[in-house]
Order: sequence, then structure tokens, then C-alpha cells
Amino acid sequence: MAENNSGGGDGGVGGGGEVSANQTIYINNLSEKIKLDELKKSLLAVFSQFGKIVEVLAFKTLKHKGQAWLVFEDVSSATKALHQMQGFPFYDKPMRIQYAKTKSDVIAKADGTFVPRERRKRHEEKGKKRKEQLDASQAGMGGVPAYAGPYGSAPPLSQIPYPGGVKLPEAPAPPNNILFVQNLPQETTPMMLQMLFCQYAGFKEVRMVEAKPGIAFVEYGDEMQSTVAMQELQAFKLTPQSSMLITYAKK
DNA sequence: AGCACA
Repeated sequence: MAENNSGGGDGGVGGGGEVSANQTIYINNLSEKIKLDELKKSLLAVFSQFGKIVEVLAFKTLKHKGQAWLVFEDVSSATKALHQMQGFPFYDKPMRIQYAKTKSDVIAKADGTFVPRERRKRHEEKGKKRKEQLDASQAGMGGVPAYAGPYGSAPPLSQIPYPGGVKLPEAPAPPNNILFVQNLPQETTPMMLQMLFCQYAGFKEVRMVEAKPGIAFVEYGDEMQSTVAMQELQAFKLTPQSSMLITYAKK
């Protein structure tokens, strides 16, 4: 009888340093040319499919550009996102995704373990090589009252309307009824795409471009309908190694 | 490359 490891390690042997599972994923190799606000909205748009997102953090400082933290409500969502979106071409650069090294403040505040940073920063110490088991993580935190609904006051980020797609700022196509699909595997046929896109209301037709393999146009009746299809199929994998990238077509 | 909490 095989015993499943319940929630513990997946068998992945990471190439780099290993970090344990976290509700927050750390993304780097992001384009640094994108405005922060757009970057965060686009990340939200593409990652909401994996579960509720509590917060998206990104910064412009030298040390932190090209990186973002995405806080999921559940670890399982973070795990799905990490595996499925690994290497996903985002603004023409493949995302590199890891679990964040530490718990996000918003999560710590929710579970009552939040410690203000001014105190944390002074806790740097060197020279101790001895291991000691000091994690009394179950110790009751007497001082901090935990709210019943910490997420209730947070804005429901995952419900923010889709901002306008994952696309380069120099090619800003306004929302319209035609979708531009990129990063399709070589073997994609119009029939495959039709099967996929015809599930959504207003579907009219799919056109592939023979001169340029890997892309397609999908037309809907109006932009509301194309937007729904875009949101549902964003990052859909026709093969395990390629996620499709959907934007609005340029007119 | 780079792990924070605007």
C-alpha cells in the first residue's frame, strides 16, 4: 500500500536553492520596462485562474525591479501557479517563479504572527554555527488578537476587471472583438483552436496565419465576449511546454 | 542578479 505524502514534499529536485512551499510566489526575470501598475494588473489577470490572490507586490528600486510577489490565499494555488506558469512568456520574457522565502506581511497579519520590521531588522546575528531547535512555533501568541475575517477588509483583487492584456506597452491594442493568440505550438491546427474558443459565447471564427506559425486570430461578436474568452483561456496549454498568450488584436 | 511588505 503506497502511502502518499500528505502535503509535504513534491519530488521536484530543484536546480537552485530550495525554498519550502509558501502562499506567496516570488517571480523574477520580469520585464523592467513595464509600468508597475500595468505589471501588477497583468500578473493578476494571468494568475487569477489558480485561485484567490490576496495581494500583488512589485517595486521599482534597483534591488527589486523585475521582480514581484504574488500572495495567494492558499498554498495549493501558489503551487499550481508555480508549476503551470514556470517559464511562461510574459512581455517576451520567460517568468522564473519560486516560492517566496518568507511569509508575506498580509498573511502574517491575518494569522496573528505579524512582527513589525523595525524590530526584525535588528535581529541580524552572525557566528552561530550550532543548530538548535528553537522553533516554538506553536507557542500561543497572547498579545495579538486575531480577527475573524482578515481578508474581509482587503479589496477583492481577483475581481478587478481585466486591464487590457499581457502585451508590450509599445503595442497597445485597445480591447476589441478580435483576439490575437501567440505562442502556439507548431502542430496547432485551426480545428484545435476552434474546439477551444467556440466554447464561449459570440464565437465567430478562427484564422491562422500561415506565413507566421504560432499565432492566430480569433473573432467574437463583440469585445465583451472576446474578453471573456481571453480570461478563460489565458495561458492555456495545448502542450505541456507552451502556454498560449492572448491579447487583443491590433486593428 | 536581485526575496519585500509605498
